[in-house]
Amino acid sequence: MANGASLTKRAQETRQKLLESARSVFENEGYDIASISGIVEGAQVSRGTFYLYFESKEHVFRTLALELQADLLKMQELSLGEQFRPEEGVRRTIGKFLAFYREHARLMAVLEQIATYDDDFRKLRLDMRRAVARRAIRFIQDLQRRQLIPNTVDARYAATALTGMVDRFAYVWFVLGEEFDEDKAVENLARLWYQAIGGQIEG
Amino acid sequence: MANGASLTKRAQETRQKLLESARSVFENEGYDIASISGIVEGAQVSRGTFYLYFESKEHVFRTLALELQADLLKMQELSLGEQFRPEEGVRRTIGKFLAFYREHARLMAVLEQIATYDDDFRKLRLDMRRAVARRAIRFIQDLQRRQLIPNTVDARYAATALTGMVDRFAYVWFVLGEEFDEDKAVENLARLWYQAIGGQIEG
Amino acid sequence: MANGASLTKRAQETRQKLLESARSVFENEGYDIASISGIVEGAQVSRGTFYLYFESKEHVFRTLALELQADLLKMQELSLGEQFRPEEGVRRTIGKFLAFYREHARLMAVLEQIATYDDDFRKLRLDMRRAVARRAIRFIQDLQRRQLIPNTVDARYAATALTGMVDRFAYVWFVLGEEFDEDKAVENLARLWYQAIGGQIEG
Amino acid sequence: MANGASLTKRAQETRQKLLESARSVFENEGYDIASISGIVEGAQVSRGTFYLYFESKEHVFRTLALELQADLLKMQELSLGEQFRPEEGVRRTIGKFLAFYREHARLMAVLEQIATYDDDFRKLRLDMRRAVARRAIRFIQDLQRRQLIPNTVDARYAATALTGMVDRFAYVWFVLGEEFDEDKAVENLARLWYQAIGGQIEG
DNA sequence: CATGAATGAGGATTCATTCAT
DNA sequence: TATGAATGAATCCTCATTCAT
Repeated sequence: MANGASLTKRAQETRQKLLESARSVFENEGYDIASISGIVEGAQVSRGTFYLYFESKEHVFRTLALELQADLLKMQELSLGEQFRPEEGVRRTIGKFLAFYREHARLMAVLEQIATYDDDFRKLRLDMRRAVARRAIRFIQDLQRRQLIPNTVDARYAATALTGMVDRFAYVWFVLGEEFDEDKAVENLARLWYQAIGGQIEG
Repeated sequence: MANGASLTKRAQETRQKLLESARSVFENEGYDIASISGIVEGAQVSRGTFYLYFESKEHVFRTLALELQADLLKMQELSLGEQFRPEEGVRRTIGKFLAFYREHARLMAVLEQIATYDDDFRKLRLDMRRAVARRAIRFIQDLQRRQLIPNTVDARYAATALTGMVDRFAYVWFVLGEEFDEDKAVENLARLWYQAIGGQIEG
Repeated sequence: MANGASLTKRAQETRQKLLESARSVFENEGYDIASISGIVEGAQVSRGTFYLYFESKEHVFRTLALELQADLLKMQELSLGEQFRPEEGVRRTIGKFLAFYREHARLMAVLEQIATYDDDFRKLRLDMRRAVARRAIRFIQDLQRRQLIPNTVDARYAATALTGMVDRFAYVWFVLGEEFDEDKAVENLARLWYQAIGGQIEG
Repeated sequence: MANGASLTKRAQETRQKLLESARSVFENEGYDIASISGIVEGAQVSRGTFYLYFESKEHVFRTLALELQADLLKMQELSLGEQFRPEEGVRRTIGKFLAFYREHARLMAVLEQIATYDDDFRKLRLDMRRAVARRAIRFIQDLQRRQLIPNTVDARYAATALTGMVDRFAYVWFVLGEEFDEDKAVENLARLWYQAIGGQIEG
């Protein structure tokens, strides 16, 4: 049940093939319907090999979910220390999020599905949500402190609502399949976001 | 496989018990894990009785989902013809939605889960989303036409984003279990909603 | 569980409808696949009514099988006492048998099917076969005694083989669906039958 | 769902055990009553193992039926090219058929049973019947052409009737359980067969 | 490292039969 | 005399997991 490190190169490759196949299977079939059969078929290895690297279906999914979480956090780090006008900061952040969601929306949907009845995954999902919300809360509080926006909205409620707005939009777009234009989406979401908390945008 | 009508009273009651039990099971376990066993246990009837009323797990879920859709549409009708200041209209609509979601959020989550891989249910989910979005689009366009708000946001994008904002908030609240205060939630969401599209609220 | 007699007229009719429906269902689906559902549907009565007249699926089939046996015996009686040249007697008997089989071949096939694993029905089937064979045996022995044919074949073996020949031909014709001409069939079977036991037919 | 080839030796053995058990179960219980449970019990393997080799009860039966057909055809080949007096040829062929039927009569009966309501198997049964009949037709036509027998019977009718006579005799003997002596059976059937089509046998 | 045969628990579904009305 | 709701045993089938090679 070796994790990423301490494996020969060949083993690493097999593990990787399994992860990729698993991801594709989970994304297309959902967690419960996904079968080990489908995963090993996609990876072109035998049933037994799967259990050499992962102890169960849950384990392989957890691995993917933790990678996802790590990616999300890494993505958030990237904007650290950059200085823009607030509305520009919102725009850039939303652009980054949409890019992230475009790639990961289906897997997030699967995570959500499991979070419905599995407490461990519900906690993981909440952690991810909070990591995103925390930043938004700080951002809003900062603007309010600097009086760039009035403090008529509660930062926590607003952050929850507005980060939700973006990830919901991404879901409708990337998973449910409604069609939207990329630039227009960023433009509109950024304006909505910033105006919602009381920010003024000329034009 | 009798539907609602043309059943004796006793049969009606049994069917109802099954529907209620099914709903509770789906909400707690999700669609795939839910079993007929669990449903009939909850309804205190025998395995075979289930098949007297529903031909499969999918069928009983579809019945619930269609009821849900009907409820949603009925709820939307209720506000017809009432006249308020726009921000008051937004507040009331959001209040109604949160009430609806409080009751139905878990079942909606299950529907979402199935919509991931089942096309029929994906269409149903999209239909419901569009019914809600359509109203929001008309509302926004109306305000823009009356110049109560600038027309700086695209009505369709804004409607998708903002209805998503509300249902996502409800999801985080009622399904993931974050804690919020009812009045504050309505107040904040309404303000965010209306300000987002460029509306002005004093105070 | 009333049998034919001692029933009111209405009850008689219901019983008859059930028997006819049962026969049709058994003939089309075979014994094991046939369901009480199918039978009561065909008879346009409720499930419960079936058990008013028959105690089980086996019972209703046994009723049909006994009717069949009675018909067979009755049919055999008909030729009693008539006097023909032997080859003419064979021809007439075969004609009668084919007529009988045309009507009953499918039900006989079902009986055969059950006879494979149910001892009671195997005995019934054997009884019917023997009733037919017994007559053939006597017929052959009589011809041999009267020296109209040589006694080079064993009457019991020949009777078994030749009655089997006719009922098999009927099966291939009426159940498997091979096409044959009625007159030609009687003509050929009669000639084969009579020549097989050593009889001479001019022409 | 591997077929015969491309399996390890162990797998081959398991598959064989399953086929043998299936055959025994089908012969004793008939197709519809036979259960996968019974088959795996007989083969001493677990339920799941069955589905490693066959996808359903129908599939395993079809496999047996096709083997049966192959055996029948192979058996027919064997007499190719041998030269006997016609009545001797008939005797030998009947001997071979009875040997074949002795081994396979019960399975043929099961096939017949399914052929009643399943079209695929009806076709298979017809194919087998025709393969046998075709040979008999050619045999009879050949004798008629060579004027060893008169052409007073139609070859197709006679072939159908006489091959049916033999397989029906075998059925009564081996399945219904009437008792006959082997030599006497061959002797009588051969004589009946040959005399039926107008052949002369001295003695 | 990798294989794939074997397992068996668990779930869906059918259907003959009972029984209260 | 007829109904049809309810039952539950029996069956098929799937699939995560184990283990000998």
